[in-house]
Amino acid sequence: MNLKELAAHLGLSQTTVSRALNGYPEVSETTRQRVSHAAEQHNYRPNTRAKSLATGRAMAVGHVIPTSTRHEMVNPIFGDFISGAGETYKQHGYDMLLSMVEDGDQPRVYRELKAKGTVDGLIVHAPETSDPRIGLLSDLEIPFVVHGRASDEARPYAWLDVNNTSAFARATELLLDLGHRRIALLNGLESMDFARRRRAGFERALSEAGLAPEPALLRSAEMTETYGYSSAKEMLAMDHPPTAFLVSSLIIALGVRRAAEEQGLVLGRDVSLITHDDDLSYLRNGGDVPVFTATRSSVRDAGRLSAQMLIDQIGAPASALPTRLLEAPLIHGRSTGPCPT
Amino acid sequence: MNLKELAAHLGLSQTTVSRALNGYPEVSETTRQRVSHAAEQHNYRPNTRAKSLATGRAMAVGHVIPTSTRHEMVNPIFGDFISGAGETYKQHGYDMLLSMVEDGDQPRVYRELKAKGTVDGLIVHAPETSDPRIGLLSDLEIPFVVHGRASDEARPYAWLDVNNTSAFARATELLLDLGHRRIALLNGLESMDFARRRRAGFERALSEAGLAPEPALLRSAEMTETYGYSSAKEMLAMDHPPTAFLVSSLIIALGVRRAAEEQGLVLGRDVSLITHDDDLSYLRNGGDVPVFTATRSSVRDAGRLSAQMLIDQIGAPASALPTRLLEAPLIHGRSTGPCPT
DNA sequence: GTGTCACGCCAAAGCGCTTTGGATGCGCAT
DNA sequence: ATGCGCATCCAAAGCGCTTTGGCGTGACAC
Repeated sequence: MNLKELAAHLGLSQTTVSRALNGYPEVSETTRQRVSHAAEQHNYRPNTRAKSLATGRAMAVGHVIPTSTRHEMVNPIFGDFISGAGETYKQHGYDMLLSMVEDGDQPRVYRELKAKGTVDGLIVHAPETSDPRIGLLSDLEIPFVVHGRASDEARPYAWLDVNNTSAFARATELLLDLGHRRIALLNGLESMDFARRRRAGFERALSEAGLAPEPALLRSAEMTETYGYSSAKEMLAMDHPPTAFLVSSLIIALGVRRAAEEQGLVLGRDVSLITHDDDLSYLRNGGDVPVFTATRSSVRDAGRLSAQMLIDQIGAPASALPTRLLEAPLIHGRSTGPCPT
Repeated sequence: MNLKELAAHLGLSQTTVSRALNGYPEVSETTRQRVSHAAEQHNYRPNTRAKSLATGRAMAVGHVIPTSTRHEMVNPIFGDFISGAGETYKQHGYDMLLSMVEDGDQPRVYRELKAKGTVDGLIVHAPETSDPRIGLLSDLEIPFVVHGRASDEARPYAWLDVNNTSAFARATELLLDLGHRRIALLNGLESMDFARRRRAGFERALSEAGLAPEPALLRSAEMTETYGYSSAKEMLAMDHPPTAFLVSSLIIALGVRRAAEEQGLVLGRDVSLITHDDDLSYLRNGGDVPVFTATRSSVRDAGRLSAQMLIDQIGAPASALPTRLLEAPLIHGRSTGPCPT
């Protein structure tokens, strides 16, 4: 059933039917009723492609997922972010388009999305400290929101980020307050902007306490369980092992816990651990009582909010570029305790 | 730059330009060269919406992600599956559309996708044993491929699945061969078809060995680390604790390992563990030497293949409904060993 | 009665592409 | 010269929708 048929069926013009369904005032209330009732009955939905061709709006937003060949890992965060964003899109009638793109292809793909007109806007995932995508998208004049930031980008752009610096500073301060002095940082890849910022927060808190970070206790890698395990194992075997760990993801934390328990160390007593917790639906940090002390920020919420920002921007392209900094509160769990003497 | 402009620029008709770019024979080789060169230079891409309006093909496939409110977990498998599917789509020029849909809304959403014509086909995720979506989609006559199966569905449909039954039977047999008699099964939610089949495989192997499953050693729940931990902890505290665990996901396995190590038990010596391993990119089962003995099947490959099946089917709708059963080989890791006496 | 206006509706153009059904011109055989 | 066929190209219709501009009608004021 398409508009033409529906109109014919009702003995009305396409114009009137279209207007009736889209809430224009030039149509009497009685006909509107009649039309929407018939539409309902025949399960009529305007064809999306025809509609967007006519209106010039795709009613779709794109998510470009980088799948670099060097670290061909799908960001575990991704599912939850998407799920949050999807909720928002649904409310506003937007579709969500996904493209898996290899790093080198990024410019080409963005240009294509623009030229083909498949999307009205984009979400940029996993920005690096210096990320060429942002400049490119600005040039292309297509609305976009970055999940995270790119510190080296000079031009303004829309972003939503967690305050990684302050979160990790606060976490570090807690450990310092508990008397810890040898604190290890197991960070994500430091080409990623968020990792850079977390390290900055960590170092700031240390230096404010008059301490310097110790290179042997700093690591940066893809955030896997094995990474957490082997790093912690090695560090705990050092002459002066760290008494506390600050790590960038719950998955790393699982590895650290394993290494600790393997040595018979009890978390929160013999060794302390704070992790960042993205509040992933399939990797909960315990139930009511969190297992790990953590800086927590729901990535699902981030998805919801980013999507909203993007939709707002698509609606009012001229308006100022929105930015949003979410705080990640420190959640006290059972993995932290005073430094053993 | 659109077709009209490009044609004007070249002093040709839209027809000729369109034909030149789409490889039709009615155009001389010289003009074809000229056209494609100009298209390249002006970075021309046909507008997707206009194209699909004209051709009637959306060049997009939809993935409908169920987000039931009862278990509002985003399937951790999802990212990798999508990433595999995305590769295939890219090769064939298809876009990938995602919809997060609450369970109750499923029928409505499918009807809408059909009526709005946004997609040419669908992938159905996470089928339950009795899943109404399949019948609905068959009725709607829209091509689709199910990732998994729905045992109760009588009508034929296209699917790709892992041979869960045989995988779990073989895993059980290995444990039996190693002398284990008290084997616990920590399964996923048994409304899910895959979980049902795994249990069937487990029970088949037991009964072939003349054993009956012991209810106290069977559990079924959302597959989280905590679930694995607490279940294992409780079971290991029993009078006659299990000597081996068979679990449905690596995440559960992590929990079991924690419970075991907490009790000072060494995996592969004091207690054995086999897990199903979806080979997720962010949750690797060790490196070259797998940590856990596992039935392994790459969910990313499953995505790749499902997508291919769907595209084939969209291309030849009349052809027989394809089905594909992937075997999940048993990978020997360090988590299994002879039953301690 | 006539003019004015708001109201409710419609015909037709247009979005950017594909595709049908010719048109045109040229070489070649007749 | 004439006719035919082939190779190239084009005009125009159509995909399903929105939107512009306009058209008839009845109410109301004068």
